[in-house]
Amino acid sequence: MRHDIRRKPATLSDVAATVGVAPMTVSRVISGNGYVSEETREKVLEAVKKLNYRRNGLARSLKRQQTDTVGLVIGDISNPFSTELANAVRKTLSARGYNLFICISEHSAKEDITALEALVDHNIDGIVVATRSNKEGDERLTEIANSGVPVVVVGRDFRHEAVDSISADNFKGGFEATQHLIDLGHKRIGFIGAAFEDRGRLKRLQGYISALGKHKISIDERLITGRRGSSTDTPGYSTEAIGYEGMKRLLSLPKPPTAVFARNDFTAVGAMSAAKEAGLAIPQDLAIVGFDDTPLALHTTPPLTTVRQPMRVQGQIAAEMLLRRISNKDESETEERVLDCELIIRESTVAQR
Amino acid sequence: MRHDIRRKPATLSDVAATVGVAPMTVSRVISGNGYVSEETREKVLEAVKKLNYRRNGLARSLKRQQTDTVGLVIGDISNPFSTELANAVRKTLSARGYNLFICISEHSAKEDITALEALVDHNIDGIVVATRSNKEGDERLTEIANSGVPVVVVGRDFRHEAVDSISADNFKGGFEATQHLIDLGHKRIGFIGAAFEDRGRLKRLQGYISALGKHKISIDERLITGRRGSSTDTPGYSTEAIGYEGMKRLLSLPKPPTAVFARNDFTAVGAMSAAKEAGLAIPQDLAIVGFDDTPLALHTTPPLTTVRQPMRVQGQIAAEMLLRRISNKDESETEERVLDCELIIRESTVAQR
DNA sequence: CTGTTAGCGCTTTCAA
DNA sequence: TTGAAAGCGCTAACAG
Repeated sequence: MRHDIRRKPATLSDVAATVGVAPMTVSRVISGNGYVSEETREKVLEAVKKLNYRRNGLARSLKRQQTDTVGLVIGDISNPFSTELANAVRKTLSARGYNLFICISEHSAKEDITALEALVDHNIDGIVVATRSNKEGDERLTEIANSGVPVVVVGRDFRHEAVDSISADNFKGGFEATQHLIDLGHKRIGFIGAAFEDRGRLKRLQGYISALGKHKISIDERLITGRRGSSTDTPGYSTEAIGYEGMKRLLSLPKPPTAVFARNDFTAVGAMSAAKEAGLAIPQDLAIVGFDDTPLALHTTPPLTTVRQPMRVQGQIAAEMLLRRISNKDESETEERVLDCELIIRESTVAQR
Repeated sequence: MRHDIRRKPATLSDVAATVGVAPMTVSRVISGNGYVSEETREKVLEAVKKLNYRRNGLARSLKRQQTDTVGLVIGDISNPFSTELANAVRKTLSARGYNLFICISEHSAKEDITALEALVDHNIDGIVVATRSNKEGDERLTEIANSGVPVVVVGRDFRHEAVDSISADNFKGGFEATQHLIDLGHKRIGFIGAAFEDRGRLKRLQGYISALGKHKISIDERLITGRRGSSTDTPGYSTEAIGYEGMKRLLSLPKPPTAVFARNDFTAVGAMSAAKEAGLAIPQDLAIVGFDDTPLALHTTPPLTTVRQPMRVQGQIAAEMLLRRISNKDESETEERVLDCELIIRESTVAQR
């Protein structure tokens, strides 16, 4: 088949010329719109096969002013949240005849913008944005939304009159995780995965702080610990390594915590590893709660108490919101949905001795 | 800015008309090709800003016959292999001015094909394919390669005279993992993550079988265990759940293994969990080796002995191969590269008692 | 049922 | 340094 290579692909007109009909007739056969006699249809299809014709999507999209394609911008695809989200978005879109192109923007505003531009340049019909907020990226996103491109954001702050949003109630999730530890009798509860300064943008941390406050437990900033140093070249979410180091730091305090709420399950795993290394038994000496309920959480030793967020549902809703915006661009009211999380109690937490 | 919404975007001609020059002049300013006097350039840029002009990438691509975009088709983005791969591919491409669109095809030939079609329809300049092989998908891929689209495959079998390939030496990796267990004195060594019938396509399993063979240890098919039932709706790679169930099955044998080689780290984690549940100590009662060296492997209890494959390097090489094909489409010889894996010995393996 | 016309928005090519 | 013409490959709209 090598002879196929490099020959310029056949066009609609080539097919039309071969059959002896107008390009429009071929177009009708290919796209299935409009009437064509069975006889010509067959001749056309024959020529299509013979010439190895494939319709040029670019030209088609240019003419139709739509691409039947949606873009998804995510931060770390290694984050299980992103994975499930992407799959759910894809499935929902696919059922409606849309394709999904995913762009990853690891952790910089610059990459966010590059991804958005790439998508817009390809005239995709809409964008789902699931990266973390950042000033420049959000500015560009605002421009894009202003220009009439349908946009939906997932799991992040962003306000725009034409942009819908869907997220899990991370605040409440964080609150309940902490509440659970308090209920078990813990008073010194650490938070691993972010610094106290991050409380402005990190709902899970806010929930933690709020729960402590409600029970009149004073906030000890030394108990809140996250990544050290620059964030360059590390994933945007909190990792095993961060959990490990954070736990070590907490254990070196004069009065270490008896329980820890980790920002996510990875971080929790790292924290467990550090605790065991220090000779602590989980949950007897140290209780740990994670967040996300990744598949892993069931198989840690001991199985991890964690907060499950409905990732699949978020993806599905995001896709549905976007499709709605795509079909009636003007009319819809801005919609903002927040889904409940669920505390999954396993064996990594137990009453304070 | 609401007034921006829905107004049809400005075109090159709109800008030209505003300034009072030819569209071509505006084009020159925008793309930076050709000479334009400083004076007109400024006037043009002013109008561009005023009209909020953005060049239409579709039209541009249609005319230029190139999109500066590459597609990546991967199976499960939750697989850490895919993640690192995608990031490496993206970085390498981005440095050369290319965008990356990722399509996921969870685990069916149909989705593979859909993804490939979507990419081809958008006239991307090349494709990196990292899904598992399957008959229909490969047929479509062959057609695509035949039609002159540059293609590179990663970590999978696929032969085509114009398609380069890059992968890790999974056979050797599997061999060395098993060899390591044999060296430690183990004779009954299980394999979790695939069935004996999969040996045709699964290099890691082949390595296992070959290592046993070399040491005259007979193959006991009951010691090789993988997913049960249909593969629908489960990830394409082997999971914690599969490891867990596989281990349980092995432990219920009349004569259970003293060591286990798991197809990947997730599977290993599940296996560890089942073993502990059965009251076995790792590594004293049961030695375990994983594969991939995910971040997790460092934080299991005990830390996991595993085989590291150079994921980042594979991505980088794949991108470079593709870029080369894109620039000199005809001339290049087919290239097939295989990279070595590295056995990382941690604490989940120890000499047979 | 089929064809013609007229672009989609841009850039290549040639001319001024 | 700028412009005019032509057309990338397709389809909406209308005509027959």
